[in-house]
Amino acid sequence: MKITISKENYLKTIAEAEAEGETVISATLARWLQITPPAVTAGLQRLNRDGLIKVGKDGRISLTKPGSEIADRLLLRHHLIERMLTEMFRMEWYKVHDEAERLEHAVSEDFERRLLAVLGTGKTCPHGNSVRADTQQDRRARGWILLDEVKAPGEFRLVSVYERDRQMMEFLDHLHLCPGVCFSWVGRNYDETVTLKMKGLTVQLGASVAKRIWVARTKGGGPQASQG
Amino acid sequence: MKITISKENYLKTIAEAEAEGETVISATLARWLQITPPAVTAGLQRLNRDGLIKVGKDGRISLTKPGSEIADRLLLRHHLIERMLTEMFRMEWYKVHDEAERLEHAVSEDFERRLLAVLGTGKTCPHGNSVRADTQQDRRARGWILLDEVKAPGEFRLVSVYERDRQMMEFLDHLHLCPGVCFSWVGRNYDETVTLKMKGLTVQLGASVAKRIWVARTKGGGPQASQG
DNA sequence: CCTCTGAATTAGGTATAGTGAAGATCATAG
DNA sequence: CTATGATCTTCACTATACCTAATTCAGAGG
Repeated sequence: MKITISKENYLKTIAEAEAEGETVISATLARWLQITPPAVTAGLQRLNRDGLIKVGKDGRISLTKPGSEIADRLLLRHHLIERMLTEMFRMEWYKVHDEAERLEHAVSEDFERRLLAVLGTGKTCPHGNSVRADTQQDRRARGWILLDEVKAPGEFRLVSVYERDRQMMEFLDHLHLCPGVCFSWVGRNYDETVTLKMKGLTVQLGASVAKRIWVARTKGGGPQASQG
Repeated sequence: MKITISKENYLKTIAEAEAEGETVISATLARWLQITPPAVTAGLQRLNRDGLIKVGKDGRISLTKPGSEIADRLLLRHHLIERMLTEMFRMEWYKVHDEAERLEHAVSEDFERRLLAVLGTGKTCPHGNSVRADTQQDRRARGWILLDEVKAPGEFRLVSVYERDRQMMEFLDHLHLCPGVCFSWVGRNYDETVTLKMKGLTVQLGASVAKRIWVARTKGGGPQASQG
């Protein structure tokens, strides 16, 4: 059994899609990995042969214990490299994901331990995620909501951004909307945009982007203000 | 034209073998890359097709300008990653080569610039080489000689070690013979070993290893004491 | 001159990892 | 009950990158 970068990417993507609450079927992976369905069929066959995944008769894909160990290791390395790049090399927050995406496959156990020792486990990655890739549930449990779900005006902090869309991140960065920034939610408009105000700057943000940004209320309303 | 890790390794190895003064022919690459001659033939065909190498009618292989640019970039990245691992993560000197060997293929131009900015160009890598991979000539020009070439007793400093043999490096480390260490050369023995003395410790070192270690005289004799 | 050696290639085979085209399956909307 | 769309697979193909076995070729030594 030989692990390859391609296989590692399948395994990591299965874990990620699962954490995002997606139904993990062949078509999901084709979309996430940007490859054609026949390629996924063949890839899953190899992973299945190697005992890294299970495919239910409903087509649902899940990781076996060995498969999940590889995926977890990759997610950890991804997180650590992102933090190394921002904290030690001052790389812009919206660039580190792509860089980590390649480097994570080349990190040894030894280097991983040293990264962990130097960086610690306390901080989040530059997109707002903790060491273990956060699931939707993890985020809700912290009282975070999607920007698109906000119903009542108030003060918010941008706590996490969907990190797999470079263009979106660059778009947000141009608007000075980077993780950690505080703003006030003004209202929801007819065209499904939301209006945000931040130190003299007012922005209208489309729904497609607002659905991929997690915020935490800092003032005004309770954490329940989002429900309904 | 698509560059791959395999192709990058061919190009880097051509540059390295050249710097070590080897005759770069197909067989050399097979030996250095640890693959079979037919694999090299096929690989060189792909590199030739992509305009990255030239093959003389005598079989000598040389890099074109684009090929040499890729090789130089890899050598620089290799150097920088080795230094990052030792200087920023305190990884043992004999481990960093293998780690860099994988990571170098995943480093972007952007990350490379940041590595350069943080680490600077002054220092050598943990095996004693400067930013541009040193050729045999570069080392001789600095007055360095191979440990095997020493003829007269005196004090020396271990300045550079052949870094592509992990086992040899671990062997040397066990004898406390790491780059930078100082010792006195006592003599050459009948079995072609050399006897070294270093703070209460006396070592006999075989010729195969002594041929791969560069030293600089610190006391006793001139730089010419090596000639003969 | 012939043979042996080292170098290189050719031939044939494998595994990975993708593509496009076409067909099978299946739930559900009309 | 059929038609549509999504899903998945099969088929045929391509490219990379390795392998073994056998062959070719050139130069050196007997």
